[in-house]
Amino acid sequence: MTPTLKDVALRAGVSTSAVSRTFTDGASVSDKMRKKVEKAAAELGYSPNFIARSLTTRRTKLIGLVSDNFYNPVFLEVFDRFTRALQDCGLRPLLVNLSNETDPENSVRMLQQYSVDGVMVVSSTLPPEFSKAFRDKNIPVVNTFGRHATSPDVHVVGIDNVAAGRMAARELVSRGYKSIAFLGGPKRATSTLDRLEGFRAEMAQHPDIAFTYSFASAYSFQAGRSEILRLAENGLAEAYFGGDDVLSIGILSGLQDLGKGVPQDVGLIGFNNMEMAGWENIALTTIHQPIAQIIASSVELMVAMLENPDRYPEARLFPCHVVERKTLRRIQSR
Amino acid sequence: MTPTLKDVALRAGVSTSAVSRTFTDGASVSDKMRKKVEKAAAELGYSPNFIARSLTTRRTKLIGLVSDNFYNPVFLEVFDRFTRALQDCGLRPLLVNLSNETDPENSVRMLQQYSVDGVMVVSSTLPPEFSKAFRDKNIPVVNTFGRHATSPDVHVVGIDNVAAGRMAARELVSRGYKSIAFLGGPKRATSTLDRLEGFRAEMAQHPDIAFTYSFASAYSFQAGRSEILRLAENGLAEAYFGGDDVLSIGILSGLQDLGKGVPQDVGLIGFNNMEMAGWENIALTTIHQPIAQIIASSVELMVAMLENPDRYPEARLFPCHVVERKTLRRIQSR
DNA sequence: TATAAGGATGCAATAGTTTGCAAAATTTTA
DNA sequence: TAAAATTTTGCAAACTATTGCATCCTTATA
Repeated sequence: MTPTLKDVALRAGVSTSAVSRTFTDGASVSDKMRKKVEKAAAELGYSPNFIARSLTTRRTKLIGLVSDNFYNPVFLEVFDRFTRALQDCGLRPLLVNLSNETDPENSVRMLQQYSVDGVMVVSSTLPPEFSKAFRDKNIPVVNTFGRHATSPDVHVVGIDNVAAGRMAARELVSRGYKSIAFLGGPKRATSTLDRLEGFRAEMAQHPDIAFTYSFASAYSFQAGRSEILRLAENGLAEAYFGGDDVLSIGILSGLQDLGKGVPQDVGLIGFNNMEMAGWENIALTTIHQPIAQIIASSVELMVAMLENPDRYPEARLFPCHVVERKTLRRIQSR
Repeated sequence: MTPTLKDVALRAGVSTSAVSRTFTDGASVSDKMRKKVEKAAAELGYSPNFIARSLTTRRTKLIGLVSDNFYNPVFLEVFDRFTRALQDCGLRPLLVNLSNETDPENSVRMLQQYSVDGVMVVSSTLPPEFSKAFRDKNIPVVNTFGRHATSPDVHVVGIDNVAAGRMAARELVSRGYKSIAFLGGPKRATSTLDRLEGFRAEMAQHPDIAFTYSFASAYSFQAGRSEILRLAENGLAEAYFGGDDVLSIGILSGLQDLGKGVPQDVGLIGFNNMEMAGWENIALTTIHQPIAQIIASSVELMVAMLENPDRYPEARLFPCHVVERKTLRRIQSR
């Protein structure tokens, strides 16, 4: 059906090696030969089969892109950027949806069966062991948005969630709020835990300010909304740090229902700076996570690892910054 | 490194054929042999290499998942459902981001090089020729959310956009609005065009009602917002049909800025029923597109086509329905 | 012009699997 | 128990490419 190397060789009247060589760059072929082969190839509409090629080169240029989160709006940007960046390097993303499965074994086996060149684990909730399972099978892996450990087993690129938590607390404190709360994402998520740690550490510096915390059941609108409604029963804090932007928009909606004005009555700062946060009818003050850089860096790191698989594991952490909109105000000191 | 068929055969003291056969179901192997082989395989941690297998079986179980839209929130659900459905059938999605490139040639070549078993073109904006390019190369293709033609060249599954446009118009008319406008997505999108056609056809039945239309530059918040602000300069209609939900939320935001209450001053109906439309602080009345069924059906169709590639092209269209929330009211007839 | 050096080419082995065919082993039938 | 029928097994040839090695052809050097 589709023409093969042999067909081209036959038509051009040359050996298959010659054809192969004109399609692998860096190989030694004369101009005359190249012309002849290219002509025949064009006539037949031939292009080399990557799958067959991979058998001998041991490179499929397939990269497993595995994630357990398909419902958070940031992932639109994440998938868009990842696919483009990989494509630009001649790599192809094989998408894996973990859905509920958190046992790495199946994913590892499956990706091994497809001989992927590497795997990008894209998740801020999966435990580090997940990524490690790939490394243990000698599959290059980078954990994007992963947890930064002091001595990492695998490459991690993302942000310092502890620092981010501290940044949020500092922002609220500097505004003059006297009662501040952390309303995080799910308790199991490593990102939640780390941000709480930083947040708490900063609050410890300010014993005069009331500090409480709680967790929503997911990084979702409804989870944020119902959690704030629940909290309201025992009185609200002056300002909240929401686990992420969707969660925070849920909080916003709950506060609205409670007749609380934002920022007049309650302050709110989100996380991620996803597109919706900038919508004029939301205008959420939030902390920006530099997704573009994180992904560019992840892919760059992957490419480097394909060159040298034994590269020493490193953590690449990018700084966040707060982007001010309209959900926080400055409290006058009495 | 990773064990191969040969390694297992050696360790089990049998031929490679025997090993191959115990890993392909339906093949003839005695129990004794199977036991022996499975033992050896388990000890070595062997599992068959799909890539090598595909060379002889001519089946990679790879499915190209190609889209030109990574920034619309519906696509979160779309990607989630697609990947899961494909995985459940033992198929693997190879993600292709068209970004700006609309020439099918490159995509066709690339997917051919990876010997994909089929491709799903997921887009409501790409012209039918795009999908056709795959069919012309004998690659099974289904165009999800594609344009329904009376005599389709390729399988299409989605909705009848003309009918959906009519449905929107009918809803607004039945509410008693006397001046109605269509504020669609980009003019090039086939979905926009078809919905306009239906909308206009319905409005033609009601010459007493004022009807206007215009297009936003994209299916996005800002596009909707700026378009409604522009339109306001020459006076607004009583009710709008927004190209999709994000676009409509942009319209909502614009109207808010203009000091117009929704639904008191202006009515609005969106399209898609994406998650955000249901958020309490948005509460957008909209038309639901049955994404779950569309995707399940697309994958089912793909699987059927892998069995029988010469299947006659069909269009599978699912009915939409309006879901009422809070952006439309009933006008009292004087 | 003869020789050395280097580039271009083809042969054949290889990558990891499946599969048609024939031989061997087992089971069924008489 | 022997012959026939059936199942199981292994050999070897695919599938589509790459690549080390040896050979052949050019071009450069003296």
